[in-house]
Amino acid sequence: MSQMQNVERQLREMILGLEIGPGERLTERWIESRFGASRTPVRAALLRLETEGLIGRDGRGWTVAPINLAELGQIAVYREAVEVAAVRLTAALEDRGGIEVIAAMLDSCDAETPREEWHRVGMDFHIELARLSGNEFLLRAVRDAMTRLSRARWLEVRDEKALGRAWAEHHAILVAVKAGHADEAARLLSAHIAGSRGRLVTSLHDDRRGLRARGFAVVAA
Amino acid sequence: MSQMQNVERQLREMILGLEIGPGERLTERWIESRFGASRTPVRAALLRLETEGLIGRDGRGWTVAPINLAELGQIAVYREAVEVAAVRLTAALEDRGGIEVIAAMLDSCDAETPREEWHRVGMDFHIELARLSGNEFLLRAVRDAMTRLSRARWLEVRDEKALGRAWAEHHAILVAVKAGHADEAARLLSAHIAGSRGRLVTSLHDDRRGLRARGFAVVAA
DNA sequence: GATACCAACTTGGGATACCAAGCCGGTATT
DNA sequence: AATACCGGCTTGGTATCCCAAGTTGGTATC
Repeated sequence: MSQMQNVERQLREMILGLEIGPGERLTERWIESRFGASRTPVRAALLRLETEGLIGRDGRGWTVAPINLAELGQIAVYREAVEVAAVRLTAALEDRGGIEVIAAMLDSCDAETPREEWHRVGMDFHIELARLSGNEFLLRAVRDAMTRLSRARWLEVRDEKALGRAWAEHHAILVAVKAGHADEAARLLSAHIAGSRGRLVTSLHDDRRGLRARGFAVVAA
Repeated sequence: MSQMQNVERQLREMILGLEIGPGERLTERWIESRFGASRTPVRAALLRLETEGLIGRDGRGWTVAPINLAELGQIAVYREAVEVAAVRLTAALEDRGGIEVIAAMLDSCDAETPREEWHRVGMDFHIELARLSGNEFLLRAVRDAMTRLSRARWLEVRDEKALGRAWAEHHAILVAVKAGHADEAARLLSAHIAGSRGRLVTSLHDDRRGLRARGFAVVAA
């Protein structure tokens, strides 16, 4: 694999994995030495990550995007629009065979599953559901939204009850889609996203002091 | 302004203005000499334009994105999802003062207005309407969709009657939004987008022979 | 002690040199 | 004449160098 994609992938994982904290400064020279690449692939990676919203410019210089509570709310509205559209499309398709695969993915998580896996599957559920619609743009939009939400979801204080509720909602959505009940699927999905947004923003808002203590920049709503 | 943004802007305008045809090959060296910049800003511009979908990689090398009829249909579905969501948000806002500005923008076009201006205003209508929602992500999505549609709309064979109909629909949507009638605005906007998609795809499909004769790559649906 | 000023360093933007891979044309062989 | 092979050229990928601007730390002056 080329250095370019390598740097981009590794840097993205460090940011999404909070190994580099929200709000932290990045210098091209540091990345260069950290990954053993030269500045050209480093700059290519930075440009890409900028369009993903994971990093931004801080005057002269680069900064890891802070956790922005107002932005999280806006993303939820955006998600709802595109995910509901995707699920309505899917419910109207003849071939909805991919649903079983998604259900199996959900069921692969149990009490022994590590937190990371729950986190990843919780995002992939929405991405794969959007993929079934066959619309590349809706898929891209959902993937982009989930990427931007990823760090916040990682920081969210989630209890097992909330996680179980989320999984039940996921399953209910799949059942409705499989049955071709577009309106019900849309309603369930909207409620799921709205609930998710509420819990997410509330959790981070309540804990923003703790987050700042960890050196994470948090922009209030 | 920095060379980087300069090259990006000029190259984007050349592509959107069809000065460089869909499907045409691009070499970094040609861009370099054409704009008097070195390869560093050229590559930055190419990376950005790639994420906008205006150019793509062709194995080793860059290519201006072809006109893709299947993609146009998918974009229409995507547009409808985000634009309807935006207009529903706007209709529910207290402050809908920006509507008059948009209406004035529409009214600035008359029989003497050059085609370019109609083209630009026809896109800006949708972008500015989305901006009123206050949601950055919906705005970005609409802007992105309109950018990807721009060349196709430019190639579309539009008669004055169709243009007049589109303007009337634009005005009707504004009236509904201003009155706070979210459902009606959503219905009108959906119909407008669906009709627009139909005319666009039909027009390009019928004329694809002529487009290919002009050296434009056209991917059939 | 406070402050104004200056030098050295850091940093991103840009330019250029080099490399490996692939494409293309020509040539030699059958 | 057809084809297989080979060498040069083009191209994107990478590394490195230079530059202007901004920051910082120290020092001299009041």
